[in-house]
Amino acid sequence: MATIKDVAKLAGVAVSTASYALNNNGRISQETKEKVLEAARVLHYRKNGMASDLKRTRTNTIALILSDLSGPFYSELIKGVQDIATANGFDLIACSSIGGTQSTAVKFLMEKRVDGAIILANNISDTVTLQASQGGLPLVVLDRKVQGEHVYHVEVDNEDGSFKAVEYLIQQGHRHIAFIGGPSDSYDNKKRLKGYQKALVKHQIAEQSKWNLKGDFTKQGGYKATRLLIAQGELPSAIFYGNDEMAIGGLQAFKESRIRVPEDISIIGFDDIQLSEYVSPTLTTVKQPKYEVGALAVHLILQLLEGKQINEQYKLSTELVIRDSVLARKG
Amino acid sequence: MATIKDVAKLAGVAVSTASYALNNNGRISQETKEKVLEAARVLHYRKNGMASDLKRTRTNTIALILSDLSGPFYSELIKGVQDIATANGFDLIACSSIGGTQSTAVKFLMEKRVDGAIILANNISDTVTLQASQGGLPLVVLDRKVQGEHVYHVEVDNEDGSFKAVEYLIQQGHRHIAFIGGPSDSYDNKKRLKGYQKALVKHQIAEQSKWNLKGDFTKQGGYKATRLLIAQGELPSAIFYGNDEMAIGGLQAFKESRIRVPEDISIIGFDDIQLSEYVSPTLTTVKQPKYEVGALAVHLILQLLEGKQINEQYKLSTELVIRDSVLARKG
DNA sequence: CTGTTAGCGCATTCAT
DNA sequence: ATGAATGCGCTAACAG
Repeated sequence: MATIKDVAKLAGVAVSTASYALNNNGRISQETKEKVLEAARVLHYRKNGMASDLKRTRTNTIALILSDLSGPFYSELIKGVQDIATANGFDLIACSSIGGTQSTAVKFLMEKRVDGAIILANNISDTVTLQASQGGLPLVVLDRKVQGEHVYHVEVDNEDGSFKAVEYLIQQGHRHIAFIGGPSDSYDNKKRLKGYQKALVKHQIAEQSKWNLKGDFTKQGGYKATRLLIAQGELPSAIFYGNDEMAIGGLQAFKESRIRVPEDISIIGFDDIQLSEYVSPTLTTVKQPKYEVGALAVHLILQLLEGKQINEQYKLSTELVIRDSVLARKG
Repeated sequence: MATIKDVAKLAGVAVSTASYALNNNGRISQETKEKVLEAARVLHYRKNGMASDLKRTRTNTIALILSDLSGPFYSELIKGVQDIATANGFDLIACSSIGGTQSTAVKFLMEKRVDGAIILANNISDTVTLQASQGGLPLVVLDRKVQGEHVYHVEVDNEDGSFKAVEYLIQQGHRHIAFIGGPSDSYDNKKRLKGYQKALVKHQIAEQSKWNLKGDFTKQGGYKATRLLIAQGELPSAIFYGNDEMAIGGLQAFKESRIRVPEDISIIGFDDIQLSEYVSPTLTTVKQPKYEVGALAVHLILQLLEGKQINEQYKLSTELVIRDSVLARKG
């Protein structure tokens, strides 16, 4: 492979001259520049990006770390990240964290291959996160709270969101409301559970443990938990699912058991993923400002890169999206 | 930021010794090794990945280039790519091609930042693709045919797939079949159109230009084209959409016009995206072996990296998935 | 305007 | 077992 040296040699100039010509920098005569460019063309010269990054000690790249590249991650969020990053002349790469310590994600977090990173991956341990940030990498975590200095967070007000959802159910006349949550160690899930409980307490409804089931934030998990609920015999009049995926799994379970939604039971989700307006009935849910979360996350990283001081935590609010899966309960 | 030099200094050894100790290489005494590791810990040392890549002239990373990171791209395909890449000790990063020549994608294609790349992005020009491959980068293109040496292709048998779809419609008694296609410069679209035409010819059905509309492979585009078709007054008895997204947009248009699918009109899509089994009615479509495409693409790159000779083109077959959006036409 | 030179951080060869 | 020296490919001061 041709290097800048080869180009310089063929053009009959010094390496630095070639570099200047190639980068449109410095005060290079039109003539020499063309000679260099021509030589580069002939040799199929391509610059080695890593060498130049190394020299400049800057990559101009931000990594978005996701638990699974192929997962149904929030496309709106990515859009937010991407828009702001490119608008500021930064590149964005996405990488996955599957594979634990061997994962691509860890490689990028630990080896100074990027100028900053946004983490939305529960399987990246707090330890790794902390180490990376101690290494001086500007870091914004989106899906939980990591204790430690120089770790920044953008989160959605999960507690308030689920509070609003459950209170809405109550206002529609529901008193028997189940909660099908995600993994109990999930930060988001804890907050959502708390909001659920708060709403019950406020309206003096006793929480019933038989109506507190656990899923894993997947369709499959929602399906299973819902089957379990049905098998228990006594159905609540409404269910608040920890996220939309699980609610959609639940929809499936009800369909199989010929229980009609929302006529027989009302359900509500969380997230407002794209699918929720396509399922039948369309899903009432709590919408997260995903684009804004992504946009803010990059913005913070850019601030950090400029050496500015920022808060350690930012919280964005949610919005109830009313569709067809909740029915007012008469009487 | 601490470099290996600092570590060596603190540990009181030479840089090379530190390097060996850190990489578990060479014959380093247990004692020195521990000294080095300890120093690294104290200094929060992180190796600079780019420097080491530069030295080794190898990145062990493959790029997956997508037209839009936030788009509803094929998660199965990514899974295939990811599985095979990680299984072979390669890292995978995804980057977007929006932004034309300034895009992150082009940066990765042109600057030797990765060992190989898989392109699934119509907005990466053939010129760029060719330049990159001339630069010596192993490249597999998935969504079209690029003329030139050393460019490899994995494609799905679009023509056969759409032929099967349309023939199925004909077997169900449909004679008036419209085609709502994608952008006319899309390679996939051309092939799908050809399959449609072949099926008509085989069954001696005349192609009607009024029933050949153009969308852009988006929901929006399918919606608009369908509205146009409806506005024309005379409906066909079935529609073959160039992809599922457009078919789903069409579903929306029919719903608004109170035209029932499949009672009044049958529709069929292409791709078998996740959404298609959730829309109502569920969508009959042509399934692409997406996982296999992704897996094969990486596999080819690995072969290339090992200096093996491979074919320039691979074609995988499709499968008709029958759901509820097509009704047999009586009489 | 152009050439010389000195690293960026690391892996590695060759001495010791 | 360890150290000194070299260079991966490039950029950027500095000199001319």
